[in-house]
Amino acid sequence: MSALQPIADLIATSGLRHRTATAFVEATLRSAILSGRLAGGTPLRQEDLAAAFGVSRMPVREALRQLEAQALLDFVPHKGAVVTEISAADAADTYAIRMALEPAALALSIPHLRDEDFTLAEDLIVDMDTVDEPGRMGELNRRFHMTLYGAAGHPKLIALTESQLASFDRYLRFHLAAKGRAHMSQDDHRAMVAAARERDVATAVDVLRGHLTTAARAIAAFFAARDDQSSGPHGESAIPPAKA
Amino acid sequence: MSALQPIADLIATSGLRHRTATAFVEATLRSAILSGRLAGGTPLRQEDLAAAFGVSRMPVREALRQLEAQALLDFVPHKGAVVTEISAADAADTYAIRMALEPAALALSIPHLRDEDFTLAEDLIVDMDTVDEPGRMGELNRRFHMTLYGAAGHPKLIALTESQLASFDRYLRFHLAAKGRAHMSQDDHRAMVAAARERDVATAVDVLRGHLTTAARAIAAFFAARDDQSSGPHGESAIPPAKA
DNA sequence: CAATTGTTGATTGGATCCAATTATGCCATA
DNA sequence: TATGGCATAATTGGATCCAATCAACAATTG
Repeated sequence: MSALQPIADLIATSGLRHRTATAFVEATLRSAILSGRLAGGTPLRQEDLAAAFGVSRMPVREALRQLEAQALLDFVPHKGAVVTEISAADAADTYAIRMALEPAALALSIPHLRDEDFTLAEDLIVDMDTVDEPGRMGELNRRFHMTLYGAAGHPKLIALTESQLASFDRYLRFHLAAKGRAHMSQDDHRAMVAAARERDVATAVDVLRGHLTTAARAIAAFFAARDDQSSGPHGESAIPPAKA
Repeated sequence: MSALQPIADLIATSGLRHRTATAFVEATLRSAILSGRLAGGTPLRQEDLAAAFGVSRMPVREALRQLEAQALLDFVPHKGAVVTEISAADAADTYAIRMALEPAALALSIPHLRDEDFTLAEDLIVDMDTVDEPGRMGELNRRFHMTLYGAAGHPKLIALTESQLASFDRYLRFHLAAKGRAHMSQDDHRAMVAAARERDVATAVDVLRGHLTTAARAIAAFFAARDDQSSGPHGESAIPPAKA
């Protein structure tokens, strides 16, 4: 089975078509990387991707360039575009960024949030309670957070925050695995919405910081367990499978 | 004179050549945009760029794609890749991001800074006092700040911070114009290094926050003046020229 | 048997060519 | 004269082709 079999599946299942082939390739590859279907270290060869997508190497190259600019790929000469590895240090890095950006976005946004934003956020909490699938969970979690940040009125800050949150998807399944998939800090989510409703910026930011810290600890614990086990027979066995 | 005459000049003057044509085109274009030689709204046509660089459209396209992913360009069908506009709102946005990222990076970095880092930072302050040219000033300012942040040990956070600082170059000449080019808050720079030497994180972060706020105010004032004047005969006249 | 070197194959970077879409400007007409 | 339609030209997205570079492997020799 080829390393990009997950890609072939994605292409087959996704009914989505984009205006340009480049956009389609880029969106599909990014989804595959962020969801963990393409593991870190996987080399992606242009010819194979072109064949899988049914296009020429040209749109593939442009898509790979954009993903490289997003730090999801490294171009290695004569090896291919290698999916960037994730690691405990990398997770800590991502969390440092989120810890810097998200409280700022939340504080700027809270004064401008409307009733419909709160109800949407609460609906998303309910959705997260019912849905169990990791891929969908990442999207719901992202939408929940972005709903609370979205009124900040700083589009670049929001876009940057969202892109970081999207890259967090690569770690979310580790988080869920570590927490036994038992509801990912939904109490924090509810407390954030409640504080935001009261326009209590300080409390909301405190809850958010604690929320992020909890997630960081869970992921660090998972990586510690995996790294221990990787001294054993098979290091990869600790990675939770990424189901479609 | 073509709109991309500045590019031709850049190519002629820069003795730099990169390993690949794509990297050369990308670096040159990014430099031209960030330094303000290519104004916001300028459409870049692939064919013209290819001719100017003496390459085919292919490396130009890949370079444009990467710059698009860095939010420096917008692809408009049948118009070309247009340089993203800058505005007062955009400047405020950039500052919100810097205000979130840089204090975090500084706080993480200070405990690990070494003597050589401090002396390098102090040398850069001296350089900034002597050099007057805007383009070089942006680079020196960026290196000064990154020297203080660089020991944070979070490569992604540092890379993100540096990219934001680089995009700040587009506004730096506004800042310098507003402050009468009289030393850009060099007192703040000195105070930051002094506090960092003392491992006084709180003071260093406070100084940095004030430093950023001062710069934000200067740029906001400049944009306010420009927008007033733009009701008059020529709105662009308030933009300080970007000398080579 | 190990180390080294030459050869071959794979892979990417770049150029040229083709197709599709749309902006633009001219001309006819009301 | 203003307006609407149509033809042309310009521009981008995509495909195919060529060249250069490097890695892997095998053969050869000390």
